[in-house]
Amino acid sequence: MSKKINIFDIATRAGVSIATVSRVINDSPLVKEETRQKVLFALKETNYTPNAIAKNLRIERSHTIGFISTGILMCFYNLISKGIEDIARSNKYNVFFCNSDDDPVKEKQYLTALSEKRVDGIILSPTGKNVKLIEDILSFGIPICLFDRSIDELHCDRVTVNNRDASCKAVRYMLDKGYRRIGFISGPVSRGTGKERYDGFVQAFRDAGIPMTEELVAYGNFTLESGVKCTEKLLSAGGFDVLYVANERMAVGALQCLSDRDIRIPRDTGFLMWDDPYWTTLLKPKLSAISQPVYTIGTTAADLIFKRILKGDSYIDKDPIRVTLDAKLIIRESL
Amino acid sequence: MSKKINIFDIATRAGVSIATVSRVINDSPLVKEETRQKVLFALKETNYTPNAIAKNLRIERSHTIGFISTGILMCFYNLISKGIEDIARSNKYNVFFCNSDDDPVKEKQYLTALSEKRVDGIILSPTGKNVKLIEDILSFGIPICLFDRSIDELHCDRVTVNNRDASCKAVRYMLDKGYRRIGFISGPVSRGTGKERYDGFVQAFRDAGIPMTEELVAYGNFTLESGVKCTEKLLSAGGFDVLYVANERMAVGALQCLSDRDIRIPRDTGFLMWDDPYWTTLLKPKLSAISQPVYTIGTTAADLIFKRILKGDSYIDKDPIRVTLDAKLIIRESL
DNA sequence: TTGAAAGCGCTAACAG
DNA sequence: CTGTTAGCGCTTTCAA
Repeated sequence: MSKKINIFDIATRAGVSIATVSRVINDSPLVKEETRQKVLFALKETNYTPNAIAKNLRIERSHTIGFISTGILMCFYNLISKGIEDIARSNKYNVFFCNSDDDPVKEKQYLTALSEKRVDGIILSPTGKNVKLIEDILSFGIPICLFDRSIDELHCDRVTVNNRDASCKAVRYMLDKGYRRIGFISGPVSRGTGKERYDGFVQAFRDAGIPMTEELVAYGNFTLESGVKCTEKLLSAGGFDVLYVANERMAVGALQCLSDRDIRIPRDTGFLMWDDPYWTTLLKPKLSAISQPVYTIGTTAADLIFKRILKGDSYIDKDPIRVTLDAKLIIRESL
Repeated sequence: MSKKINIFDIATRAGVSIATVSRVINDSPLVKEETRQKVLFALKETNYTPNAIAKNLRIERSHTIGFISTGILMCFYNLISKGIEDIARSNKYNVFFCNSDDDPVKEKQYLTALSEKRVDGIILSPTGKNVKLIEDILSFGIPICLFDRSIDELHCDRVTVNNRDASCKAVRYMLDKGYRRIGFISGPVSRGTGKERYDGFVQAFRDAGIPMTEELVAYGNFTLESGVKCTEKLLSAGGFDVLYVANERMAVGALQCLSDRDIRIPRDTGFLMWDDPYWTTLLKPKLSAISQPVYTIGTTAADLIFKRILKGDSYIDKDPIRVTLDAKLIIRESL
């Protein structure tokens, strides 16, 4: 590999100073056209590639943001990523995509790496731990925008979905339809989206004045495996006439389980799931689902981050902005 | 935001030189334990965050690689990404995930940005254009590993799948089963995976000594929409007794189209698709598919890149390594 | 309109 | 074992 060309080499070739080369590269207007041409020529001739690392060190800005999701495998994150990527691109930013796998240790490693790399902002779906570290990063001057899940004590931007409300409406819909044995595969209810969706479930029963059967709720952890297990549990607990699942991964597990036992939808049970991956309409019957505005979640989070980044330090202490988006119930054929 | 703490501040606090601080941070063995403790103390006290940008500038290595895929939306890329991320993490690297959308203009922008940011390597699914630029980057000293698609004239590592062979075997299987009107939704055949899968298709007929019907192949461009269109075309061209689709996106389109017209699998037609997203087993019947070792593609590409990165410049000129992985036919119920 | 020079924060000889 | 110092490649006053 040949010695890399730098701004000094260009300056020498063009017979100007490095300051002038820098000006040309950065489209400064205060360069005589003639001089500019000389520099441009030297630039082409050598196909010089500016060193962004040096530049970033100097201007103290990396033109990079970080994105930490809790699981790269979920379709759910694909469109969020795309939203973020699109907004970043339009701002001439690159993004570090990281995946914590919902593991606080990995999350910590990535948060640390990202702040050492001096990203200009971080979009994060938090595991719920590392709160102190996140606060440190914030006070270090790096804006953070939470999405999907949120952490109450954290004083930062966030974009979430009205989980509780959407869940409540969905359950009410089922109740209105006459379903009574609603089997619910819930996420963990200690906090976060799992809790909110659960709360909505409970609320709907309360609103309707119908007693809720505790045996009809099974608590999973949002993984495919737990979807299978919970379905089995509900089945052996007397079954249900509709199955309501709190996220996509568990829904896949549930669907597999039902299929293995030849329990048909909608003949033997209704079905409703959170998240609406593109394959829901490929199944027969087409699956009803609670659809989150995934692409918008991504673009919104990115917009919030760029608002902070572009406004500079003066904006850092501004109050957090909290955006709540609507998830909506899409009725197809499974219910 | 408070003034950032740097290595100099730590040195002052600990009453040592910046060189010593640097040594402690980098776990150099030649520091007296007592001194190390003093520095460590100052480090904790301030929660200092090393500036990786400055470090990278100095050591001329960014501990970052770039990944450019041609479409973030495909399930196909999810596991590839995961493979890359896993390997990168184990090497303490971060990765810029970029998405060209198969657009040469975006690809060019990203390639340029990545080389300016001095990534230590790039994993790329090429659009096929920008060959000159890719060569420049290579000769600039940044290793590149192509995956999925390859470009013959490029002298660099690549990991691909035996598209032609797998396609040929799959078609032979169908022929052996007695299918004769095999409708084929092909990708573009000018080059790349599209061409290879098409070639395999042709070959199988030739091997079997069975004449191939040109009206039974429709040429799409790997998008969902083209999957729909091609299916319609084949249907109006007299139909087929099995439908063979060259990638996932087009398969989704085809499936939607068949479903809309109430053409059932396998009652009315057989079905075989390239790629094996996790939902294939959720459908009834379970879909037969040609499965690519996606996770392995990711880890292999990343391993190749890290081999070059870690061996340093001396390795740069070594001959390209070309890995070909097997895609395998998985027979389920649709065929 | 241009150039000289001072760093950005860090690492790595080199000298002690 | 520790400190001094010279850069890495770039931007940005400040002067000319």
